[in-house]
Amino acid sequence: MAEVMSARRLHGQALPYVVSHDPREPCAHCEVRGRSVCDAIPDRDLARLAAAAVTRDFPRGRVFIEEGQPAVDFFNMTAGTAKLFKMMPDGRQQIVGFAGAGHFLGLAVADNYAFSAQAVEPVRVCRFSRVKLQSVIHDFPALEQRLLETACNELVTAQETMLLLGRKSASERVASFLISWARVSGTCGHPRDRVHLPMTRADIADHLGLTIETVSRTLTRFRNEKRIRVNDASEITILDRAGLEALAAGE
Amino acid sequence: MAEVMSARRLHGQALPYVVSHDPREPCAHCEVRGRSVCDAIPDRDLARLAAAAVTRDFPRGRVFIEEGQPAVDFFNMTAGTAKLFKMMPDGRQQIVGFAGAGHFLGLAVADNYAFSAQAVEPVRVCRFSRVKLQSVIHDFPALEQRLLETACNELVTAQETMLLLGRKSASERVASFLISWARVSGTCGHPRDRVHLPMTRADIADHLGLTIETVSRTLTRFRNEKRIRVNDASEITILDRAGLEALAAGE
DNA sequence: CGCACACTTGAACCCCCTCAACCCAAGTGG
DNA sequence: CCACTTGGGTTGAGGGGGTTCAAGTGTGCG
Repeated sequence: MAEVMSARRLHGQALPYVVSHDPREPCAHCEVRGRSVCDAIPDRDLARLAAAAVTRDFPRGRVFIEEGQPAVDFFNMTAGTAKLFKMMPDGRQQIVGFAGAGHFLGLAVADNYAFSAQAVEPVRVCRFSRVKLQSVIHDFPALEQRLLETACNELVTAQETMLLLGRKSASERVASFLISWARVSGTCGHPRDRVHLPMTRADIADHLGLTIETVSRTLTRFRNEKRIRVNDASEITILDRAGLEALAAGE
Repeated sequence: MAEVMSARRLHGQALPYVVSHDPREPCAHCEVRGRSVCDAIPDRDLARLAAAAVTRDFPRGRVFIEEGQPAVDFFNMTAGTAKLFKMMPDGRQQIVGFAGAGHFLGLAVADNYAFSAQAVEPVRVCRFSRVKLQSVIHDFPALEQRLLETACNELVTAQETMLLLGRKSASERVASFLISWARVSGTCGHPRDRVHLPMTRADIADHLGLTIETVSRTLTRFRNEKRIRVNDASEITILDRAGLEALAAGE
């Protein structure tokens, strides 16, 4: 049933992946279902899930969740990368995380979003209305369990980020980021040595509690120390994984 | 059924609160049930919950959860205050949060604890074996829902802490901490102006990503600016709440 | 009393930030 | 085609907020 879809163009960039053309069974052929909370729903009930979902594409730069706004929708990322961030009145920004395909957004169960989300490369999401999804959750306790699991994993990540922001030096932060991003962006969680960085230096800085200049200088130092190779601004190769991991751990 | 228990002494400090003397119904008379996840269990099924729980007391300084150890137990705090922290090989420490009565510990669903917990004042907990509690969860979806809610709230707190650690100045951090601690430690969530600080300056520093000296200097400056009164080392009074709140928000 | 421990205060230092210049690639428009 | 702009990145020089190191001040407790 699934067919190869011609790459849909968004701001000159492609979203090259396979999707179903059958509007009756979008979830059944979803590429990221296996990595997302949706795999808690049994095959025969997928229509129920699909009925609550709408696909949406966002170009690079689009803010699709705004901190403080009423949380009327949940999102499941199916392609691309988004930054999740909080902002202070004077413009200071903290990126609390990057979200890739399979990531569930909107876990904050409160009435308003706790953070904003902006596409750093073209993003595709499944959008669920909150009330509809809650009725699905009600009927499938396994989904709730999966959400709890997800929330706990995010908590662990958040705690590691707090350690990074509170106690690590600039080079330890950048090393931690490279290792961790190589892991999460690698296929199926397997870390790769060639690492694509879709976000800008400013985004990395806003995630690590540093400035653009410090991130740039640190990457340059890593390059001089032969720990990494900088292929171009948005791709690096990890040459000394063990060294970076030790630095990241603070040993 | 409940009687006033003579204050039990732990390392010279009291745990002054009412508990049940009826060993058959500990949960039914639990003081903190209303503020904890346990209120998701209906009255008639409390015996089921009680059967999975054991009460434990820990003196000041006792580490009762160790990061990295197998997560065999969950804990529900019923009295006292604990610090939750991660440590680096060289001893650098980040306190990811403080837990008070009603706080559920062990949410990280992974096989090992993601952080350590240490009593900063005498602590009483309900300890649940993981397998027993999971069977209770299985039978009461409402409990799972409550845990998800809790996890989401902690996630929101964690994101605010990341903003603090990544982007706020020392005085903004201390102001944020005072305001936030006044809120969570106040009865029923109502902030009080007289704030008891059971943790040491070192703990505050390790929570805010600062040093003892900076915390001390900042409190002294707040005192000179008439924003707070320092009653003694472990109690301050907030004199200029609006000013501190504005500073905490970064305005 | 005297020791231990937590906290405070002072002075010097340093890591990272700030400010500024510059590079480079990709538009864009005449 | 070149001139110009724009956005992201790099590099350098100087300054500052917080740390480090050190000394001193309570304060509880044996």
